[in-house]
Amino acid sequence: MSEQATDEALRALAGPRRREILRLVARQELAAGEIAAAFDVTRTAISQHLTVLKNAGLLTERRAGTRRLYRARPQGLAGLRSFLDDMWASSLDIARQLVEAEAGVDDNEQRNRDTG
Amino acid sequence: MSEQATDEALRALAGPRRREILRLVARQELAAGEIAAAFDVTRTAISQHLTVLKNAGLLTERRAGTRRLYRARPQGLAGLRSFLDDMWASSLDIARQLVEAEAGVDDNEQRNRDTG
DNA sequence: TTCTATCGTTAGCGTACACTGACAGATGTG
DNA sequence: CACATCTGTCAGTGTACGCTAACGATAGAA
Repeated sequence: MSEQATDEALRALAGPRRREILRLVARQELAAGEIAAAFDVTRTAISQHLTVLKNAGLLTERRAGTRRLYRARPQGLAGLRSFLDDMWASSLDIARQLVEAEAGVDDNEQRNRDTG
Repeated sequence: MSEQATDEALRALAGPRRREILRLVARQELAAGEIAAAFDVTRTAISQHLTVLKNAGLLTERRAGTRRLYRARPQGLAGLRSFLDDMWASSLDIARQLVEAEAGVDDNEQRNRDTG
């Protein structure tokens, strides 16, 4: 997954409303109007959110007559998962290294006391 | 992890510069000035980014003399991982259900043809 | 204390974002 | 065809965000 795709996906997920939309279509395939009915904002706002989520690869659009059905797209989340996993592993590494470094300092102090 | 914590973490990660900072301190513990030296923006901007990341629980601050050392905080990413995992599992479910539904429709059409 | 180094905070500016209202396109119905 | 339904797009407005410059605070050295 490219860096720009991760950026777009994270920017899309930064909005609480877009996360609620995504949660909604993660379990059911819903039409734009049905999604909009679940919120207190205008249909226009929801439509714009759906566009952002679609461009970020986080959901899929399927046309059925005049209606447009949306559902979450697992592949769009896969890139973010690996992004978080990498960061998580790295930060665990540095945490472990710092603990060992402190233990090493303690050992040196002990040795200094022994040899002093 | 609370909903607000997830919101703050995602908002913090939405900025590309903050992600770069996080990547930097994911492998080494660095001082604020050292982090700022890695970018072309003002030290002030970096300081503000560090505050945002710290409030989001994504990094830890440790004071050593006049310097402040920062490093990534794995626990801050854990909540996001579970958030993504839930969403991922759900969207896989709905995808599978839709495939089965289409197969069911095909079966019905076949049976209709058989019985018609 | 005075000086220096390191760093955070505040005020202000420009831009991007979320939202609304009005309009336009596309698909079924009588 | 005319009409209603479902939906996306455009222009405008208020707010939040990222950045800079100036200032203030803290810790160590002379």
